[in-house]
Amino acid sequence: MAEQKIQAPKGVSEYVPPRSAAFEFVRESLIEPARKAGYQLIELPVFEDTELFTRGVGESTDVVSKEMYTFQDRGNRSITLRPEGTAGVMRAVIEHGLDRGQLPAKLWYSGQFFRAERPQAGRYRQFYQVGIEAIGLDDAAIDAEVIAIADAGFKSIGLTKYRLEITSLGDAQSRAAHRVDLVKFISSMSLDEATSARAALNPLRLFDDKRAEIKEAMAKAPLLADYLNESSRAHFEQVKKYLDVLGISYILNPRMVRGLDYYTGTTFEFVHELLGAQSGIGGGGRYDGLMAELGGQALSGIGFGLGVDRALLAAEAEGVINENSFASDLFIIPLGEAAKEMAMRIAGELRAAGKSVEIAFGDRALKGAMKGADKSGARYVIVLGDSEISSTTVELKEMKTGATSSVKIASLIKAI
RNA sequence: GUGGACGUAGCUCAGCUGGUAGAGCACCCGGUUGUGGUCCGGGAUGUCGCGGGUUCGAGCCCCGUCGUUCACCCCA
Repeated sequence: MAEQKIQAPKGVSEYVPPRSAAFEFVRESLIEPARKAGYQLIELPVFEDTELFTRGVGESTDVVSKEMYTFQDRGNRSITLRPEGTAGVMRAVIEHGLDRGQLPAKLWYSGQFFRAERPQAGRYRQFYQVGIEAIGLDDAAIDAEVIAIADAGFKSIGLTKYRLEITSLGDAQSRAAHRVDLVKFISSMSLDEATSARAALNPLRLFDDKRAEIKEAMAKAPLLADYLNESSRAHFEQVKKYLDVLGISYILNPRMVRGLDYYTGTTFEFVHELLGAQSGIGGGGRYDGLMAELGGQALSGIGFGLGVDRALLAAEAEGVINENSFASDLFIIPLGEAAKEMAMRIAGELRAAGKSVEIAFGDRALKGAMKGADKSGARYVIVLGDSEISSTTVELKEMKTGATSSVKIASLIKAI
């Protein structure tokens, strides 16, 4: 009697062949622009001291207050599965003194993150993000470069149907001034209990409400953009200028709301048009107070997190993923024991030379093995049997055209 | 956390007013000795998500549960 099947935990995203190849392509595409810009890998634990997030991300945020996977470990420490990447990076930067060298410290990461939300299209309890952080300098050019790197990643996947929204949340001073007026404005609205509770937590949230009547009411609400002090405003103007220079189009969204408390100044979001309710494929911004809050120097930083799962969904929605680009160069079909040994030797040599090579295992009949070669999508196929071994020559067949040519085994490397 | 829809072979799904399961694709074998994608023939495959209830009898009805999905909320 078979045991009960064990299923994956609720809401996790898993990638198995053939889709895993597309996932890998998307993830690598998102990372590559960061590498090219001199960002270096930082590999961090997926669990951290809970306090890192309550202090770093902010206790009032939904992410911290109701979406964290938190548990006691065997030493009674409170541990949390990371719900986002920036806080952990800052912790490691401080802990390893990366802020003591040349600034900015430029780092990239990639991995799983965890949020205990109700799953939905594009929203998972374990999901993948690629992110970068540039820490230690307040130069507006860095803001623009960070945005450009994210944009380059999406472009290299082949995405076109997305938009970049930007705004500035200003510095603490600007925000405080705006908040006073916004709270005053909101108090004049009549709101249901849940909504006013949300507004009490973070009044900016109401800018994001999807209900028509709230949208209408909020149309006249004071905008943070109008409260920026001179230095915040000047910084943001510079950022926009650099984006123009880079030819990156954006739209200003002074009503943008971000869910993490640490954002200040330049803030941005990439939104895809073909996705459902979860349409944000990436976002980020500057954070002035985070490092000091975590016990480090008072340095500013800026970074982003890009959703690999959602970028893949977006790529599939746009139909820009080409499955065949993940196939092997050569497929070898050995007939007989001697041929099998030779096939493995040849495969080893070609692989060492950078080619991707597969072998038909299991002593399949030729017809079945050819089918396997066809399914694999391999560009070329060769059949290895006694006559090929004695003549040291094989018929190299190009699967797509069916054309064959005689090639010395020793010259295969040049032929494929 | 709230609300709606769904859960039948590996995949996509059909299954009439309840009478003990089917299609297409995929997979395996073959269509005379060593070359795939088309065509033809044959074959394997399911505790109908799980548990309980109603019934002479349930894939079809009821309850629960797990999961998926869509929206809210939130965000990547």
